Amino acid sequence: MATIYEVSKLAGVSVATVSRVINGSGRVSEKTRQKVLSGMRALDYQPNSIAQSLASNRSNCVGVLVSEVHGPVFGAMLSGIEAELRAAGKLTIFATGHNVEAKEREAIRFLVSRNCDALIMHVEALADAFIHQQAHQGPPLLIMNRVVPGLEDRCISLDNEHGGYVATNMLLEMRHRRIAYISGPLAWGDARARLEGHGRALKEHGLRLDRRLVIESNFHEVGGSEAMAELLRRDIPFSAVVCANDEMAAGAMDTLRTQGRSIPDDMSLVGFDNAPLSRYLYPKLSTVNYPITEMGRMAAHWVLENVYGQSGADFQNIFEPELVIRASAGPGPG
Amino acid sequence: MATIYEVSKLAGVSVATVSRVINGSGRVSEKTRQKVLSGMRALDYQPNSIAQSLASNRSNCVGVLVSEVHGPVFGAMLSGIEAELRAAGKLTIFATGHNVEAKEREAIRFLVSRNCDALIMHVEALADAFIHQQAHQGPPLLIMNRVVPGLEDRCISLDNEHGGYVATNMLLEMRHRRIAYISGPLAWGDARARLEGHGRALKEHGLRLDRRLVIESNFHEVGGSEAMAELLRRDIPFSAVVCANDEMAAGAMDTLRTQGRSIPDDMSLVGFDNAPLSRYLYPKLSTVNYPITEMGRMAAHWVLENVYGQSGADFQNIFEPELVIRASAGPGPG
DNA sequence: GGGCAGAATGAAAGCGGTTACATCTTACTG
DNA sequence: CAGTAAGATGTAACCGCTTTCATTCTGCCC
Repeated sequence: MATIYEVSKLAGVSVATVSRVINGSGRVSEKTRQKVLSGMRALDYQPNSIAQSLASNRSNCVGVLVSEVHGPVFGAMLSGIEAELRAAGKLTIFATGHNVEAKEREAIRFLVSRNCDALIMHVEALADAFIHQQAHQGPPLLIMNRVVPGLEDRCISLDNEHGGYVATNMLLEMRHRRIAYISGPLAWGDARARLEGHGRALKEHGLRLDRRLVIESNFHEVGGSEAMAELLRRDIPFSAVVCANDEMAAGAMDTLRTQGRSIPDDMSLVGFDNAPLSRYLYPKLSTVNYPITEMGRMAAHWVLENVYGQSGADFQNIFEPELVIRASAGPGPG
Repeated sequence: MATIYEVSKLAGVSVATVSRVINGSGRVSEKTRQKVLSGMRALDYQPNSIAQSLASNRSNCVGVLVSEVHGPVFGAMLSGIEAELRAAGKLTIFATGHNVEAKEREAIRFLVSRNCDALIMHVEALADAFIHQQAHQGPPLLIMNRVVPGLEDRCISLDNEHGGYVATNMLLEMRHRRIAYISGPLAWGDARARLEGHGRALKEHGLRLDRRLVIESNFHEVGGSEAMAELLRRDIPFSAVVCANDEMAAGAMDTLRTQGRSIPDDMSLVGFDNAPLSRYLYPKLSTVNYPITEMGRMAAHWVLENVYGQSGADFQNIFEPELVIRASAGPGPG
């Protein structure tokens, strides 16, 4: 690999000048610029990004911390982030935290040790306090899918409350009156907000949330399946169920089918996230879209603008979920 | 951030000695080792990985080139790779090529320009010739899901032929005799091999491949859906279909349902890949497992062993697919 | 033509490590 | 106890680039 030194020799200028044309910094006369450029071409010169990083104290890479790489949400988010960053010549590095606090901390250490210029994280296990600390001592931080008090302007999240609202509202408008709810872990803000939206929709329609029709589950398929079984066991009438994510809806659907209930005739079902699987279920799942790819793009934009000084579009903190109507929900018995 | 220099001063030794204890290289007396270690602890010293890379000419990162980050295959592969590499303190960087030759080339350039110590690629669009060239001039290369002649020992792939064989064989053993096949693009080696396996299974059962029951599609859901429609339109009797991947099977299933055929009573269906979606379809899809996560792990192992000199387990080039029996295939009419 | 401002360029000091080589200690050996 | 080889440590060059500051070059004005 050719070095800047060889280019400078070939072009008959100093390395400083070559550096200037590489970075477009400082002033270089057009004539020397051309000499340097042709020298670079002749040697197929490619700046050594490591050396650039060391000298400029900027790694041109941003770290992304996720729970898992696979799975519907994280892959899509990474995808959005990478697309934007790479278009700007920046590198995306990532690490997985598996939703375990110790691992998430270690992953942050790892990413920071690689000198990333910014950090985007989608984590559940870390406490707000730790995030605050990290925000004050490490590289600029962006938090996905979570609102950390005091760092609101660094959080990109979905209006989960509204999402819960529209899901339930749709069922209500279909004349369902007794609507069950399978929730995610209420320790997590997004799960709580979705449930609150559900409650608000009921209230606006003059109904009260029946605690016996709400089950706190775990966002997983098996959890949804068990929750559904438990709901049926309770023997309280209901004609529709809102699931706080699509995976649980898949589980719930399975249980319903096993018990011989037909969807949507006997029971309407709504999910949340609009994960790929929602299209594969039968009947296809009505759900609430979670624009995670766009949110990833937005995170990348923020970084490009605030860390790398590129001017960008307006920053949007909160994204609005939208209803995706498919076949799993039908008119209620009302 | 503390530097190695500060540590050396605090410990009363030279930077060389500090470097030695960091890397476990050279010989350092236990006494000074302890002095240095405690100095590092006192300053919360973290070596600057960029400086290390520049000085040692080793970036401790490996590049992964995929078509997309999301999607069942790539996410799972990345996941396997990252898990192994990170356990060894190595960084995984990636870029997407979107299955477009120019973009894949550019992505390679990008990854190589970040000085990665090895490159793992899962690409379709690049020609064998280019891969050969890259293998000879760039960092060590590993190729996933593809056998490049002359580079067989650098290719990690599935025994697709055998996969096609077992899928069809299962249907034959269920007494199906007329079996259709929806293939992926035959320009791709894996699609070809799967079809060959299908043919061999038929042959071994004394049957001939009926060309009219084979459709070349595109590995996508819509393609599978259209292919199924076309098969039905041809009005040639058949009681089962093998799809060269699960996505096409999902599409095919959709078409069958639309046309009022019941699965598996009227028609048996087998997919390929064991993608997450196969579990969500109804009825659940019988398919052939593609152990892509393990294959990613194996790739990481190879790199750890051959690039970073760590001793590892045996290298396995070819992985054997296994049948995953679920509900979408039943006894044939025979 | 001398003087001068501003533009263009170069010299050299880092950035924070690694490592070849030189030097100084030890611990044995005979 | 001198001689010596292995072990421990330090010195300094170097990795390939950025950037400050000094220097040189231009063109312009009086």
